[in-house]
Amino acid sequence: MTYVLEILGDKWSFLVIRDMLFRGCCRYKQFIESDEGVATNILADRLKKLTKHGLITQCKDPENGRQKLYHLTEKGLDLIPSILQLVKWSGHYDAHSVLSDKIMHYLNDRFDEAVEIVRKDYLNNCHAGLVS
Amino acid sequence: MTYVLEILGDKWSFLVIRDMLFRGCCRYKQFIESDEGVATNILADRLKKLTKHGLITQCKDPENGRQKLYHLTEKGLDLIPSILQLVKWSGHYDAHSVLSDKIMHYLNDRFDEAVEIVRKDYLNNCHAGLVS
DNA sequence: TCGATAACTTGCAAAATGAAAGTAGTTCCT
DNA sequence: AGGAACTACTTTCATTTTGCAAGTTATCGA
Repeated sequence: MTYVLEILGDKWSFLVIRDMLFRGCCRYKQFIESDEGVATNILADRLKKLTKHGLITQCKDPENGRQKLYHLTEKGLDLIPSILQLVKWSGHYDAHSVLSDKIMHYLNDRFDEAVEIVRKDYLNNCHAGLVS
Repeated sequence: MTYVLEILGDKWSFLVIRDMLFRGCCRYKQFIESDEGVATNILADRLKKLTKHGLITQCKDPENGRQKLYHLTEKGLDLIPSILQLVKWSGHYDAHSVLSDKIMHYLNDRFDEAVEIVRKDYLNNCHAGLVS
């Protein structure tokens, strides 16, 4: 457990992964525009750190050379169960949760299925494929 | 998810919960003596924060008035699945993991059972009972 | 070629952290 | 009953991290 906390031990790293999984973020600008408002230097630092630890990869956008694309690796995708459990807990205890009953139902009764859905959804939308 | 990160968005909060669940810590001194070495002021701050958010409770040790006892609430115990997923991920990807094959097998193949075991184990050993 | 865009980097003030020392309420010992 | 020891903090202060704003570099589109 110490290992995962070394990598994800601060909220910004978590939020980067969440944005990739649930909001389809794969560009620097998209992360910056995300609700929580990361500072640009912090984002750069976390992207570097996540890359160093092999949770994400960076590559040039083949269609637009001034953009970079960030994608989750297998190692990063394997965090889906952890993230979904945290989402589930939040949905249950946060008075201001915005999760629908349908989603909460899925998380409560068909967790493994939910994990598969999120994973496939991500892979479909980020057709760039996985490296490593 | 923002909600849980507000509360557990730093590693020390996570480690306090882990120490309670897996190492039976329920006294200030025990947390301090734990491997990672929290500073006393940070620990005090996190215990306060976790109490404020209702994940743990504090009470005087009835057998020793100069000690306090910290216990997980139902809300705190409900983090077990999240924590176990993180433990599982760490066990899988950390080259220096110390988790036995038996435990990894449990986490992989009988996750819900593992959650129940950790929960009951905690409740048995912290016979103080749950408040709220 | 020039302005716009994307992904950073740098500089700096403010906040958080960590180590060490200090304090307050209990209990143990004699 | 009185002093030492214990436990759970609090305080102080130097160091690190954060967050905001502004600057830099490379690329693209007209």
